[in-house]
Amino acid sequence: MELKPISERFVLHWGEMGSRWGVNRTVAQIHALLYLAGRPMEAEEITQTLGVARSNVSTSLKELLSWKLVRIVHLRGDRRDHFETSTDVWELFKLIVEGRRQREIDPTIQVLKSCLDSPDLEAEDPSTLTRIRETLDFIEILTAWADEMLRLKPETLMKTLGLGAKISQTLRRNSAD
Amino acid sequence: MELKPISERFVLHWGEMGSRWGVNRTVAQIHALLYLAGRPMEAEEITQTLGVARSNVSTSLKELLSWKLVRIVHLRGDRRDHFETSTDVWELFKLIVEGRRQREIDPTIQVLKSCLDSPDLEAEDPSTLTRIRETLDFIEILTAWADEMLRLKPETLMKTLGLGAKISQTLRRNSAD
DNA sequence: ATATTTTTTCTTTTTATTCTGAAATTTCCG
DNA sequence: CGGAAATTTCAGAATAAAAAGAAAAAATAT
Repeated sequence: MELKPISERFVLHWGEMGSRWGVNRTVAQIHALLYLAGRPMEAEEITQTLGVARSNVSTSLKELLSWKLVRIVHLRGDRRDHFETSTDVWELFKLIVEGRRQREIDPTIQVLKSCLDSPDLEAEDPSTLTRIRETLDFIEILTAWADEMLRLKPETLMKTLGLGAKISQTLRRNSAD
Repeated sequence: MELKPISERFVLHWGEMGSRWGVNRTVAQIHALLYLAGRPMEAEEITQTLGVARSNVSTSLKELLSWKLVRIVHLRGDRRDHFETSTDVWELFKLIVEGRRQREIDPTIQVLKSCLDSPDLEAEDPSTLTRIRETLDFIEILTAWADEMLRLKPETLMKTLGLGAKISQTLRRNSAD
């Protein structure tokens, strides 16, 4: 597939943004490509379209699969794996937040808890310990917020936050809970 | 200053987390150190404590200053710059979100707008353009949410989100708006 | 079963980032 | 003004991350 100018701009920019947020550029590009394509693509086609190594695509797809951002589908009469992602931005957002939470936030919470549950507690300045506790509290509260928000359907959330007027067709469309 | 075991664990972990979110490790470590210290420190002391090059500290502090996460203070009878950060987690969070918004979200919005305002529009698949538009809508709505949330004082936000019961001393303390 | 296609793994190369150390610059004190 | 202290800049070294390419493995067809 030959990328048209606007699609290319989108995909390349997404790759850049990925880098800035700690996501491998190729991983981000592949996801952007599948998102824009809106249809399953096989690895070789992705390889050609992005102009990267086949092995790189394989590795990156594995990562996207592990984050549940991409799934494998099969097309009739084609033995190759095809890959697709959701075109629902709200669903994608939820998956991304959930993934980062599991991979980064939860481990951080564990570290902070182990800090506050350490035998070396007396050695530390009490105000330091207070700040570590405040940090832990804050992160736990924040993840609780996030849980609440992600559970809501978008339009409920909009209303809750008093943004009713700004609700767009985009988010209004996909809602079932 | 010699880092005590728990502080060291915190600072090193914060550095790791920074890396995963696209923040230079030294930058994150310095911020963590100033946060735990809860007092102004001069660059040389930071250098010694973290065991990195003086120049690295200088560069990293400049970055933290540009993000408004750290400010310079002067101590009586000491001509050197001293650096301190807020110990208010909510305030820090707001500064971090605001910074990333300016540096990454706003430029992305510009790119998406320019995509949708391009002379090459006809060449693209209409469904692709729809998805780009949906992405733009989503990001704009999300930043509007974030603006709303960050404007609230923490306790109001808790109540709004129905998390009243979980509100902690941590966030209850610093509220004036 | 064997050959072919497809996918994955693994090592090497390349690229990008981070960090250092030396030199240059700035600040500010007597 | 000097001149010492403090800070910044910058070129190069070290490190880490990303990507490529070759080889192995797996899957599927004949």
